[in-house]
Amino acid sequence: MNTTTRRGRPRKGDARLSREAILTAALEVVDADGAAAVSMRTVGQRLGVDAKSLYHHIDGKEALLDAVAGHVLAGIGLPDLTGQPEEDLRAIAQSFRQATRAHPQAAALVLTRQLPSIAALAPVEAVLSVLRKAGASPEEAVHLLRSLLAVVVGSLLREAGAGPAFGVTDEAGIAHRRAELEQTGLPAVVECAPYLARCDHEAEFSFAVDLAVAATMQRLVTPRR
Amino acid sequence: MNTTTRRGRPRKGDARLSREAILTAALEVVDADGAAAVSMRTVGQRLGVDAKSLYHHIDGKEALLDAVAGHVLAGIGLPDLTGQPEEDLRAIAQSFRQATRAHPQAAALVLTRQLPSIAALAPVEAVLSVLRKAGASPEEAVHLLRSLLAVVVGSLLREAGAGPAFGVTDEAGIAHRRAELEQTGLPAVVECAPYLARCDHEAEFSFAVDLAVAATMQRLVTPRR
DNA sequence: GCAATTTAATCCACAGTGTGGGTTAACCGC
DNA sequence: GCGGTTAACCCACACTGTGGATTAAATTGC
Repeated sequence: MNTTTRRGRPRKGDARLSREAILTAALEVVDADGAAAVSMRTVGQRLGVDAKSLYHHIDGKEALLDAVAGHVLAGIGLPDLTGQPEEDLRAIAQSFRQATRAHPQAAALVLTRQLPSIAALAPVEAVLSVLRKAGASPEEAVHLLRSLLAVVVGSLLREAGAGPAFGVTDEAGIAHRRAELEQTGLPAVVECAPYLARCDHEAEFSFAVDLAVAATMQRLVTPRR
Repeated sequence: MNTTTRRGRPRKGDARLSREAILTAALEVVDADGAAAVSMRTVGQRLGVDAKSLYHHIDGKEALLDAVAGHVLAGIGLPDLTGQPEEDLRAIAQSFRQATRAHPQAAALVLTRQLPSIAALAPVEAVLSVLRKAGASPEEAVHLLRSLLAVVVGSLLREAGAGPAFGVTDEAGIAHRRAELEQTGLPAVVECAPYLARCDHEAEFSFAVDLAVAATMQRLVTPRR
């Protein structure tokens, strides 16, 4: 037992702490117990280390969460581009979804923070490059990028359970929700209740992305007036 | 001074507390100092009341924040519908934006919470009704509703400073951000840097909504295969 | 008009949070 | 070998949400 409770600088090989190790530990906490369970103490505990020690590597809790979000986003695996703009845009969007699905509890974190700007510009580059090759001006490419990003973020936020949703996924809850909707008396809501009550996130994501990509291509063919 | 520190039930006219009063006070805190500044104590303080007293009217902090979000969303002023689907959908989206802009600090709250479901179904009814009248099936209307909602939420989240953004609004920061972008070496990013560095939220919101609405109408004219 | 009940506030207490400051011991350059 | 830097430690503080017991006014029932 060399390190039950030691003070002072650890021996050379002992490096228990590093920015990387902290990020990994924090992500483990998030995956296991949700983002709310992250505290300097819980993360420190997982590393067998005092909470304050983390401050030597990270600026504070906010910075830690930002870094975790960046870490997750960095794990995005961009697809090989085919040269078919529609297909490529869809594929990039899907890979974005995969990155958040790999850590469902961290999804809200990624979608909800202003990322340390420059981190994770790779997907941005990919989208812009596809749009430019498809004939968009630089200005238009940026507008379209932001529109696509809004669709992706909005959809994934709902999937992460952190955004306005009007449906559920588990069979048990659907009937209940549907009954609720039907007794609102709002005509269109009642009419659509069977579909409003249920929400298949994968299908909805694909639908929204397809719609956005189709609109994008349309706009590139018939330039803005 | 009858009530510097009084115990027991207050006199009749004294009703300092009520669900409504608490929500208003909480919203004032949010507007003044941001959502992070909301605590049972700060809200209580603003009402000249002990923190615990709030628990007689509200279930806890989470419920309080949910209620505040619902309160803001309830303040949405839906437009008079014209019968022109495109125009009406755009108008509803804009009124959604106005509701969040009335309380910028609360925007993230509204966009980020699962609202107590049934509250604020009025906008949903409005959108579904427009889509149905424009010829969508109930199922398709729901898909389109969710797509539009994703665009709106994603865009407003960025505007609220709580989502991935790659641009800033203040003239001072733009040049700096642009320089950062230009030295990434990513070709498309460099090419688009002037537009990527700047972000006019109103223009971006309108662009994204227009795009989504156009795609929606397109889909309704040429039904899905 | 008086007693019993309900209600809405108070205070005390607790475990848990982020973080500032001071202490201690191992490493590194001289 | 020796001073300085570094990276860990512990103590401490001002907060947070919330459970439980207390207290006094309002309301209700006879």
